[in-house]
Amino acid sequence: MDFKLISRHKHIILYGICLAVLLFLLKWLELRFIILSHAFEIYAGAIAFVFTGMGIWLALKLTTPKVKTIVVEKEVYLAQTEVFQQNDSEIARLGLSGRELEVLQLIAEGLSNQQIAERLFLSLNTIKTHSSRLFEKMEVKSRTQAIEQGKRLHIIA
Amino acid sequence: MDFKLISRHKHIILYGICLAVLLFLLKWLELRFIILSHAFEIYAGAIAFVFTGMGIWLALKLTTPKVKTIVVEKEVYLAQTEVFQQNDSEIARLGLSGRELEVLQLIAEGLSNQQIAERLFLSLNTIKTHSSRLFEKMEVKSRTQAIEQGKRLHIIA
DNA sequence: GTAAAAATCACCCAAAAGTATGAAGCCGGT
DNA sequence: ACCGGCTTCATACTTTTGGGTGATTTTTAC
Repeated sequence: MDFKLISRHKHIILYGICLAVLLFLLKWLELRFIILSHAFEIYAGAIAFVFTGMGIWLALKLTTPKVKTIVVEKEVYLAQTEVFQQNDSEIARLGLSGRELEVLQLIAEGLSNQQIAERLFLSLNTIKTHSSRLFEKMEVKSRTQAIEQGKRLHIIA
Repeated sequence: MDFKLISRHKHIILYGICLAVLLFLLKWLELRFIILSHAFEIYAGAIAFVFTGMGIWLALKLTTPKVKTIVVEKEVYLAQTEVFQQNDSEIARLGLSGRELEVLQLIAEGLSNQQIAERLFLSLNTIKTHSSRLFEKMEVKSRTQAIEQGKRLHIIA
């Protein structure tokens, strides 16, 4: 519908509105201070200033963030018999997403859904959705089973 | 990243259109009020265009690039200093009884209270009582916290 | 540009978990 | 015999969890 179209391109529309408002503002100023036509340099400077800002805004809005990978060495104590490195392949096999993994981690730390929601600045419902998908993918029925399974498959510490 | 920019060229095109509309409006206003010379509008438009580009260039060139940081934890394996035998003293300190310990064990295995009751041939209510006392003694509020605490204190595997 | 995946949030409902309180039987120690 | 701790169970109640469904938005991929 029209609403969807509007919401989808709200950035563009917003930008267009800004341009229009700016234009009329400039025109109004021009009409008001017609006497100051000799102060053309100031006017041009203002335009330059404003549009430079607009360009900056545009650039910041349109660029996608660069991905920077930081490798952090994490000290892990473990039993001599088994080595802890299985996780990545298992995570990929189960098709766990980043958020799901994050939620699993916090579940294993003993947090309730409400606490997880607060920690991640999300709504309770969102956490429920994530945990539901998590249980589906891990083929378990409860958070405690998820913990057990997660530790067994070495996808959490 | 270039790919992403190309995929969003529509924004830039729309921006161009906005500029054109802007100029058109200026022209219209000029015809309406017959105040300014053509040279000024063209000049202003050019300034706006050029400085928008400059703003983009500035933003891309001089700002610290937006960085999406992905932290990859690389495990560094260390020899385990202590062997798993701590449990007894901690159990004594917390004053956990046999049944409570048993229930904790089964909770950590991911069993529900109902399943634990069936496993131990007890009623669901009894398991609830045990788990409640367990949580009290361990100073936790949920089974997941009990698992976390239990593993941390080495009272369960 | 479109399609898929991921992430977000909402509402409803049922099951499980957890709290509070009371009570009964057992067992070891004084 | 009495006390205290352990175990067992019950009832009633509140909170949390989990399932199902649907929607929107953002991101990613092709």
